[in-house]
Amino acid sequence: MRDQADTKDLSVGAWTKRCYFAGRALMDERLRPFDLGSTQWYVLWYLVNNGPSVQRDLGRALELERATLSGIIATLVRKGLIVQKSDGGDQRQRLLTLTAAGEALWRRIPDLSFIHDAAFGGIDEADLATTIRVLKSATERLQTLLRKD
Amino acid sequence: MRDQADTKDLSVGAWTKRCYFAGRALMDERLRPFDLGSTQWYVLWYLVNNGPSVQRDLGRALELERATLSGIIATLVRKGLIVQKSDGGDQRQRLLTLTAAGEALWRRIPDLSFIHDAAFGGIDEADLATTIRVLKSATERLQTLLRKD
DNA sequence: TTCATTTCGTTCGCTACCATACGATAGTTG
DNA sequence: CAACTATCGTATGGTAGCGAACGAAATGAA
Repeated sequence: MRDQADTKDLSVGAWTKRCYFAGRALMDERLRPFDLGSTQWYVLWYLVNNGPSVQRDLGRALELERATLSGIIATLVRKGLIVQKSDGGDQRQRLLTLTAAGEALWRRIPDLSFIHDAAFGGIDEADLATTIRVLKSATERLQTLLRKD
Repeated sequence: MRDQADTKDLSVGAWTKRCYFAGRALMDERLRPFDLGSTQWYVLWYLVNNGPSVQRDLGRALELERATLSGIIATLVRKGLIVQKSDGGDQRQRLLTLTAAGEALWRRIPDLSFIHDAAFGGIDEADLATTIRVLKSATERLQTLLRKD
């Protein structure tokens, strides 16, 4: 909403979009040499920090739909970075595990926490707290609206 | 990043994502009976408020890449809601105009401004201002990083 | 005028995301 | 036990979004 559209009345919604996509784009930029997308990176990140996991937990943690996650996992499997094997337990679910190639790739990937620092690091603590509070309540209101309407 | 991932240290980035997707999902929910996506709605909204426009202006206003907008416009043309015709001026650009069907559809669509109101309406003005300021500076820092790195 | 550069839109190939429907397995209740 | 229900993952088909490459048209410089 730039140009002839009024820049002045950009809503918070517009800024959330900008902020989200800017962050994603920055991650994608950094990950491109490794042929990895930002969401793929999050999956690896989760497996590195939580060990072998089932798709259900991964989906809940990253807040992705089952169908979405299925596609992403298929991509990672195709790349040989993770494997799905069913352990002895629930036969519906498959355990996701990093392959040696996946672990090797992870070691080569730079730390992406600088993205968060770059975006919010130099901002006053009180401002940050306010922002989180506002976004949190906004999100919760929207999600309430979504659920029971 | 819920569940066994620590909920407590959810970053602003995580809330931005949630907030953005919650808003989009809510719009999509409302627009589904009309077989319209939220971004498609924004295109119609722009044309209603700005009259026949060229793709360039639309893209800048909605902050969409040319390639992205091309696809969206193709969809809307296929649905018969808008048409592309080249006026006498610059032969590279096409003028986008609502069809009668497009205008008729627009009249049937409910006002979606309530989404913004529901999300941010009841929040203290000072908080809102702070939030916008923080998100704005965060975005600008990220985009600066993206451009020259 | 000619040539180089820029701009506008399209096309292609890809990831991400969701809704829907489906099959298979688990759990529950009669 | 059988039948119902819930859950997990997959497959399909659609929109959204971007990068890269392209042709066409406009613009600027030699």
